[in-house]
Amino acid sequence: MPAIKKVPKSNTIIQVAEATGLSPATISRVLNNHPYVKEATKKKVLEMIEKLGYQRNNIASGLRSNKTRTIGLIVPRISMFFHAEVITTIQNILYRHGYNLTICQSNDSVEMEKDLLRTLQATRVDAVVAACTLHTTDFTPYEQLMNSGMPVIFYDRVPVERTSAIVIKGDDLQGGYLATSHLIEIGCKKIAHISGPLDCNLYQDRLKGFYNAMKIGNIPVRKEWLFYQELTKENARIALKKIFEGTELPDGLVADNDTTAIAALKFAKEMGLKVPADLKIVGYSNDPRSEIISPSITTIEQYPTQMGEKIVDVLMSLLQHKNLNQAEMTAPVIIPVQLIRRLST
Amino acid sequence: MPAIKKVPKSNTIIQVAEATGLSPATISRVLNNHPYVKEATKKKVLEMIEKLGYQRNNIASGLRSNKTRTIGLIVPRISMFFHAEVITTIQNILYRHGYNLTICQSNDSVEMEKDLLRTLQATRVDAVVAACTLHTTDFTPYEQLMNSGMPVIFYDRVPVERTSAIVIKGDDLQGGYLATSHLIEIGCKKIAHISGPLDCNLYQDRLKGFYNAMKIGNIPVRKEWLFYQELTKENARIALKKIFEGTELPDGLVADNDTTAIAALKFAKEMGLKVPADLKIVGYSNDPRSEIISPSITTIEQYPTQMGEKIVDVLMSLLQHKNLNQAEMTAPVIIPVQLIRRLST
DNA sequence: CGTTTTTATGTAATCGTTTTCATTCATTCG
DNA sequence: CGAATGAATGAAAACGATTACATAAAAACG
Repeated sequence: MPAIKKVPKSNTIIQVAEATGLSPATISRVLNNHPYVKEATKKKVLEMIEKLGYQRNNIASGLRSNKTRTIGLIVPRISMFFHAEVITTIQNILYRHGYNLTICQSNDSVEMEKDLLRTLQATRVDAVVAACTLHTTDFTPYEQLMNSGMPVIFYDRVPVERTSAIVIKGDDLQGGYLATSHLIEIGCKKIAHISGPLDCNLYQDRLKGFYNAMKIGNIPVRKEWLFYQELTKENARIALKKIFEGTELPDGLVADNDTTAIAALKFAKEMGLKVPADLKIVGYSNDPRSEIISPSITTIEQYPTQMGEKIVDVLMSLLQHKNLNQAEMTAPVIIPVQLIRRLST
Repeated sequence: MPAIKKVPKSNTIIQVAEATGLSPATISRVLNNHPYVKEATKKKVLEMIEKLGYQRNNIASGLRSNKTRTIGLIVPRISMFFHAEVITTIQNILYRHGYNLTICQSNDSVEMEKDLLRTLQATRVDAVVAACTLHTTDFTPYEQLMNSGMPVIFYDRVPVERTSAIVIKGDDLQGGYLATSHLIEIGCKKIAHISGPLDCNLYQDRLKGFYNAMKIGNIPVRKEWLFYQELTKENARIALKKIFEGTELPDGLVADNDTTAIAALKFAKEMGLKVPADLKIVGYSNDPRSEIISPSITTIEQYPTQMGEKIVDVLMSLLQHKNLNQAEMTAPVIIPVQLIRRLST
């Protein structure tokens, strides 16, 4: 025997209106805290809402008011520690402001990123926050979105040379500098550097910082110890192998993320080198793993929480007075970084 | 001088209709791949859409069709490795099916969880996927949602004794058993166990598995070596301290997550114990950190990817034939687990 | 007290789709 | 060939809120 289909006709503002003997408009006003509604009616309405278990339909509301109170977020992958932290912060603060977050992962695919932007536009989110893919060089999809009036905030991985975009990023220049000059200070003379692909602002800046430090320290940069690659464990091993094939070995390594630093540490151990005695290693991001491995790895802290807070800050002021032209906020916000010294150096 | 406000009137189906000399209905049909539309018109419409840069308004569409093609996900925190993996899998597969995902974090707060459920209902997501908080014992918020007709799938942390809910979970009973019996097999006689709070099905089951193994191995369970607590680093240290205050020390430890196992490993080292010689440790979840620490930690793999795939599987079949009563899918889906042996045992 | 202002509510248009129903045109068939 | 079927489109009514405008009631004011 088929179960009786309970069709719980989702109730609407109109049901509430009828039940209270008021008009839908008044109900809506109560829902939106409109000032012109008598305290008594407000109470009556709220009670009835409670009683009927009425739940506002955000879709209908969004259609009419053109506000979804939802922010779209694009991120390469949520499993990266740094991004996970940023997201968590953003979400928790947005929640307090009554906003929702739709989190999308691009998997570092430019194609998918483009697609996600389309979807977010179709979904009419109130704004988009994005950390680009490693390979995003063509920003026209973002520009189209912005031209259609959508506020867009870039963070961490941001467009290079796009002055009109709102940008919140870490101080990668300083980060690269700190990591390198730290190695120099503690006596390294032969420093290798595994960088990410130079399409991405992060690695451009960190590399610049590296060069700055090397110059100041008066240490020559050896091209054969310089790598530009996606910073995976596997790629790290390949680079390390190449380095170890040479006649001379470096005494310091700047790795542009902790995954690479960890892989390097392992590899060095396998080759019978002592870290830090024979080789000193600096990573980047302060991934939890970098603290746990032994020896623990010196790395650059990026303060993701602070970045998340700043993002919501800017976001909210953007949403409050939309009249304020997006292009006016032209100076990128830079979040400071810090070197965390551990046992690998 | 204020910049000229470009008001890019977001174009609609009606603009496309006018531009092509067709009716809005036909445009809509093209958009939805309705069979009754001539190939030629379809082409014409698609070209015009391209030309105008028209982008469907999902809000309006959702209001009329009562389908948002968005799934709501509630998760304690996305930074937990296991959940991050599950989410990533779900999102990538859903994307292929043309669905969006709204990810919400409860921060393990029952209050927030309740709130999020309300919001997801208001947002009219097509379904909800949830891993409960550690302390969710009252499921009425979920039940209300389900009664309103919303499909709900629980995973990992699921309601206990709620036969009518759709449940997808790991084999925690087996996991607890495997961890414990492994210690017994390799010679442990005195086994401690740091469990999570028993409100949560996960720890109930793992504990049961623990007891089963102890019984079969004919090893007495010592209450003073049994802890039920939120599985943080700090709590782990407190428990360990208590254990080490005793006259006798265990030779094996079953930790219900890797964070606890890692903390225990550190603590043991500090106390001058050798792992695994003096103390053997098993963790749970196969967190990346467990492989990296030395000695690497034996742990239980939960196959989050597989779980994610299964979740979408069930979800899709649920959304396809909604007539199929949710209550009919009564048997929980159990994802197998596996012991990963490493150097800590 | 009549007039103006402010507060409180109602009426009805509106947001941009989808979808039912009707209509037209072409095709098939007895 | 007329009727019946089916394919292709259009007209218009939804969906459930918000909000501009209108109106009524209450308060303020000279």
